Amino acid sequence: MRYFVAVAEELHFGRAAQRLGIAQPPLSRAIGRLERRLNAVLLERSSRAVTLTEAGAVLLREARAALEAVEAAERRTRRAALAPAGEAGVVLVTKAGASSELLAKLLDAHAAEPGAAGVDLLLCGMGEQGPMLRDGRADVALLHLPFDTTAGLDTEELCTEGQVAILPAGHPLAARPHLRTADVTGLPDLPMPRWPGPDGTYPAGPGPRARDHAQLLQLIALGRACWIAPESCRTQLREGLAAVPVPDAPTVTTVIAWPPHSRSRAVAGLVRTAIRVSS
Amino acid sequence: MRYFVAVAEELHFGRAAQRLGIAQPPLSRAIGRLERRLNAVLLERSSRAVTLTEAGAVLLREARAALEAVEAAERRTRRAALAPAGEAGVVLVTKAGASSELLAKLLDAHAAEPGAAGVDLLLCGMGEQGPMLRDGRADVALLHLPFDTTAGLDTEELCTEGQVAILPAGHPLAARPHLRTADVTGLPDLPMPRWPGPDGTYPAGPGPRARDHAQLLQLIALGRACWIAPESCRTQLREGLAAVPVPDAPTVTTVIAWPPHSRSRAVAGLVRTAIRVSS
DNA sequence: GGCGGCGATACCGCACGGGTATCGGCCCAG
DNA sequence: CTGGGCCGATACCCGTGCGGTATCGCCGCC
Repeated sequence: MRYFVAVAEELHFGRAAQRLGIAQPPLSRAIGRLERRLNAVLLERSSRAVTLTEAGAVLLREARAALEAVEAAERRTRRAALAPAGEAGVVLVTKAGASSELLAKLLDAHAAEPGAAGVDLLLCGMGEQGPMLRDGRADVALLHLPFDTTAGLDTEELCTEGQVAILPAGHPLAARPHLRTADVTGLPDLPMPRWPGPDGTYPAGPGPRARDHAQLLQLIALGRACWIAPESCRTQLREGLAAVPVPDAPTVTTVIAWPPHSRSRAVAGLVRTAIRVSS
Repeated sequence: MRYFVAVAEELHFGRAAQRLGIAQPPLSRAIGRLERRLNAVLLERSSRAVTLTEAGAVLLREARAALEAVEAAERRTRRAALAPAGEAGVVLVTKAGASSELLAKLLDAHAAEPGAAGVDLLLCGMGEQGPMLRDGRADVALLHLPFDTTAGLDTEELCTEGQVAILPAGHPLAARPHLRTADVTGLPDLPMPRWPGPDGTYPAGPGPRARDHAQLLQLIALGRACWIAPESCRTQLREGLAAVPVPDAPTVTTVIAWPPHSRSRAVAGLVRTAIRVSS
């Protein structure tokens, strides 16, 4: 199955074999065997190009999920085995620089809990929490709707907040009591920065490139960009930055999420604490 | 991994090997290899009994999910390959005897859709829809909250209804305009029937045993039991049965659900139709 | 028409998975 | 206290399957 995913992604047996660290002929045979076992034609080989069939597209989707599941099984088991005594640590993942206030309260409250498991904090880039939960690198996550997707996860809502525009302190708009989304999205002098996608490339368009929160704030302070962010980030603003409410921007809901089948005591306890501190 | 799940369930290498159709020594070695690969002790063998370690319990949970995922991948691919031309059929699963009115409307409306995929209907027992979706036997399901669990599934709400008590037509309570839950749960002459659990055994207690909807209605008509069910089942009541509203029973919400990663065009179309016919 | 790229096929060797026989520890019965 | 039986681990053997190299066949292109 790993083999099939590699071929389906590369659409090229030679490159896929190289990526897998094996030679091309065994790979051809492995795919052939898989096709016979499923009696399905997965790939259309026309001696010049390889294309996915309908069944192949189905298997690609399903196989990715399946591979993630076995990776998750291995990783979680390894982590559980490392735990010296009693309860194993839980890995909590969240976007770097988001919900820091809530996070601090949660960690404090959880540490004060009597029989609480240890919590390893893991910070990641935007939108990576889902995969992290699915492949076992993390056990529980803080997500922010509507930016993150909760598909396939169990969730509990924690809190909802409005958004603010982050502007250079001296900018004319920074003096306004509030702004509309349209006021800040189309500014020629302060474009919205571009973020790298999951594949590491930047979308085309104007705007400086940033790859984390710190760079973003730096760009704004330098007067090269502006941004719209949840209110709670106000506590992290440094000098030279101003925040102005944007009432018509979508509200942001912070949720705590976990893979549905991994309802361990440790995760359940952390979720309960999160609900308590946020209500 | 299949091997480990078998041993973890049997807690006995010999029986597990028998179940797997292999001899016991290869099984011992396979588990040993797995433990070395994960460097984790999964099972505590005390020469008289086998018990799961903490890490073993984690792996049991995760491995079940992973095995379901690969089964799902194989099944869905096989089904996609069988499809003669164009779009493959979608398998819709629901509890036998539930939501039949909505179901009929949905199937009719979907069939009338221009480019709609074929829909195979699959009826199952209570609470089996989740596993059916997870292991690929079905693609989309109608569930009934709060009885079914939607953990790990994407859902859309379709409709909500109250519940009614189903009683023998001649029973004194059948003449009342409405009842409270307490009125029907503790009746010595009309106990609630018992359902087999997922393992096929019946819980202890009074009440006749039933294994499907038809048997249940038969038991009620015979004056041996009563039941509380969603209102929509009124249309299916045969002679000798009476339905009385139970306003204080929890309302039942019918939802359409699908595995989050299998957002194929066919499933999406069916979901859209379902939302349309139910609103 | 020849060359080059790419997937399939042929053939080979090794290593891993599975089988049988046997050992070693433990509980229990006599 | 000792022997037998249960059960998992170990030893050893064999066959299949997977991976490697060499080569073929097909097609597009210069």
